[in-house]
Amino acid sequence: VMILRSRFLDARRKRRNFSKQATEILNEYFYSHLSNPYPSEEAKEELAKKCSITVSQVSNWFGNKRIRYKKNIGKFQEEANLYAAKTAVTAAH
Amino acid sequence: EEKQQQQLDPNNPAANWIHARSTRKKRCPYTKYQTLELEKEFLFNMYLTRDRRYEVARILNLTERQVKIWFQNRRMKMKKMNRERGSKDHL
DNA sequence: GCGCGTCGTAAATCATAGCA
DNA sequence: GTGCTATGATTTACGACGCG
Repeated sequence: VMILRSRFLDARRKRRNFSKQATEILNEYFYSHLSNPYPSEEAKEELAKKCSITVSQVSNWFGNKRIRYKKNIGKFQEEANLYAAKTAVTAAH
Repeated sequence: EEKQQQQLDPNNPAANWIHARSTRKKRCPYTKYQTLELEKEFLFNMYLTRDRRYEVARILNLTERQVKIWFQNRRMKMKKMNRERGSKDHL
């Protein structure tokens, strides 16, 4: 019980980076909706579920991603190509 | 306004989700004192009367508009906190 | 219409995780 | 450890739209 309690308190106080899989899912959505990277409330809920994070965290992630992408498109070019290729492969099925 | 002509991708994907009003005031973080006083006032009442708003703005050297918006944002913050408190009772 | 309400967001900034 | 940057969260400031 004490362990669970302390773990819970630590989790609230200390941020952790999202898992690789979660980041993967979020990036896939972002780059496959690059012309309009604004997920609806329903889409956010689905992403949140798939990533095991909250809807607020999904909103934060997209807010950060949009502004940081916009601020330096060049820096994200490689990443963009990577996910573009990935979704192209997925679409071929 | 000039910065965003960094050659958009051939397919022009990320074209038009760029708002950025040129007239928007740059965000300026409030002092500890200002925030503390605003929080105290919020504790007293979540909604401001016009007179209170005028007084708070005068005392903290903020515009009435800034105070109004601070309260709006603060209410949204509280709502968000409650929302996340509600769904997290599994201990 | 006005004026203040919420909602979603941009942009700057904060805090610190994580890594060379 | 130290420094530094990437990343998640929070803080100002609005636009869009609703209501009385």
